[in-house]
Amino acid sequence: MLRTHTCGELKKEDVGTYVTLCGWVQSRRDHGGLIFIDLRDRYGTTQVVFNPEKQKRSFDIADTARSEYVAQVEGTVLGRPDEMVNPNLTTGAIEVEGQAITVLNESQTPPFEIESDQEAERAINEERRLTYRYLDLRRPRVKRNIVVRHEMVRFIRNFLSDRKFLEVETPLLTKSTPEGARDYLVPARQHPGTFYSLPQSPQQYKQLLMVGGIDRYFQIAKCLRDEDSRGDRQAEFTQLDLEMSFVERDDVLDLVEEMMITLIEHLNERGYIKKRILQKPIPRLAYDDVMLRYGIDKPDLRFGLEISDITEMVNGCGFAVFADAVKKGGVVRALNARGAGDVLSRSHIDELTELAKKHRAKGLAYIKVKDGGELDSPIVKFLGDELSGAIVKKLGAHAGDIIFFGADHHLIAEEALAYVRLDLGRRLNMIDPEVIALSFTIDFPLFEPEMVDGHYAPMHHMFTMPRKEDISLLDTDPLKVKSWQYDLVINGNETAGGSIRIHVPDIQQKIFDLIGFSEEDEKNFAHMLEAFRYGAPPHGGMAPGIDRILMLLLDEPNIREVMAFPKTGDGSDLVIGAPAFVDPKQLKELGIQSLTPNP
RNA sequence: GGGCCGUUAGUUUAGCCGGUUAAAACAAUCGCCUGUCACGCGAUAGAGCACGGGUUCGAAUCCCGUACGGCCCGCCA
Repeated sequence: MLRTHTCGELKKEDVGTYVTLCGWVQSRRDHGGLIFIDLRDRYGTTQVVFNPEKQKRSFDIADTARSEYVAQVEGTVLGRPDEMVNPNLTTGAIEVEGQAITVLNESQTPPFEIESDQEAERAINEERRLTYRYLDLRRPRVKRNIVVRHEMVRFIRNFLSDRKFLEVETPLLTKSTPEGARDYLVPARQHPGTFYSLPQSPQQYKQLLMVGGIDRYFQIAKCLRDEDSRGDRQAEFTQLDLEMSFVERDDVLDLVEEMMITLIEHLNERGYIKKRILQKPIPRLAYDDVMLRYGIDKPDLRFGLEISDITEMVNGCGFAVFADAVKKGGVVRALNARGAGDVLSRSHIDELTELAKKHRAKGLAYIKVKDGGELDSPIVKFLGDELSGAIVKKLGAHAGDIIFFGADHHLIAEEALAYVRLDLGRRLNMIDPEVIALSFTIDFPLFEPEMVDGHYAPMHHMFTMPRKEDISLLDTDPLKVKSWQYDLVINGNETAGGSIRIHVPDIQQKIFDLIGFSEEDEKNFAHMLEAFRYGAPPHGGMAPGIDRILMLLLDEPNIREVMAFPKTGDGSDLVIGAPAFVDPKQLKELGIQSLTPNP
């Protein structure tokens, strides 16, 4: 071992001990006759002092050290006088007298400062950070995130192992399947013309594990989807994939609930995060209910601003926009932005209107309640005083409030008001950054409300089990069929999805038919139907997104911050320069015609 | 595939309704300093403004295109 201690562990009790430390030179403060070096490693920073009167040779070497040099230092731990204690350092009560120093490696001047107090205010250009990610990893922010990530994964492994789960690895080289995201393809050298695909999730394998009797399975699984990235989405990401046999929905939810709550408490106790769980137990909210109250299946419950339905009230009213929407079978919904009157200017309201229009709404009607209860609104004269008053009363609006309306097909009204609500929550400062709001959305419909190419589209995926009592509806009114799908929602983000799966071949076959599978498509899944014919147990599971949950727990603005080596928006790895052209020889072996960079 | 925003010393930024030597802080280099820990003091060097084209007497500043990065729509069962 090149060291006896780390740079983060020496305390007052270690005074007098002769230690050897290794680390990077964080800073060198040269006082002419005295040099201080802050030596940094993963665990912390320790001050080393070099005195020429005691060790001239060490002092001279320390004099040549520069930022990010790798050094090994030997010396005695000295206590610091009270007035010299640095309270900002865990090792601030001591320092090491540098009796010997070896430069293990020199360093060029780094392209950005690794650690400094200015870092808090300075956001280093992200392109540069990603190019030098190995240096970025030395910085406190990314380092912390990597540590917490490990702590989370370790907690999960222990939690599930303690509950009889087996961690099983499933193949990365697998088969492309229709539907879903675009696959990453890998040419199969031994079978020219054919391709493996990288898994979008271990879905099929984990179901086959259930058939195989591995009744509790989990995996920290890399998932790959060849789609454009977003702030909370990378092409390559990690899910906690888990599946259980002989369970019903609430068994899966109970498990995930206990895991999430104890995980958050664990990370809180260790001081890694500071979050207050809003509601325990985690509320399980029906899809229809959240769509009505929040307009979206992943509600942000950190604030209220719930949406009300006033369709019946405005049926046949004098305001044509509302009346027509109802007449066409649409809905009219409203939400009361408490206190918004004092905060939102006319131009803010215009911005909200633009937001609603972006989500397909035709406009955004509103009623502002002024002091004394007077109503300020372009639509009151059409609604009439009586109806306006009734609406204000129903919404519980008082002076200083603004009521916003959505009137359209329910899908449009819901979506538009959902985004207006989210924007208001932020604008009106209704979000406590320390609060974390978890909820399960349950009772999803089996199919999307709008058909795709004349076929039903699964809301979740094609292996989701319909409700038993709705199975007859598969033949008569499939859009009414509810399923055993469920999502975990955190602060308005979908962070896990799962379902009880189909284990009955006949039902699976029926679903294939409804989603418009061709014979060819079905052949691709024949192995699943075949497997189900050999005594598939009832089973279900869930797949929480590790990256996305971490991002929310750590208040990071994007998913890249919680990944060691993330890719840019267009899927490039700036550190190693992937993707890249390959040697034509490699292509030839794969039976692929040579592709030239720029013909 | 589309929309919006950005790109100025090593870094973070200023300058951007055109005007002659592109400014600052931090980092770096050198010198001085025995108690600093955002050390201090002094000095030095460092960019021609992402790239290409255009407008103009004159472009970091205006226009067009390209590249790269970010956010978003599409896409993401």
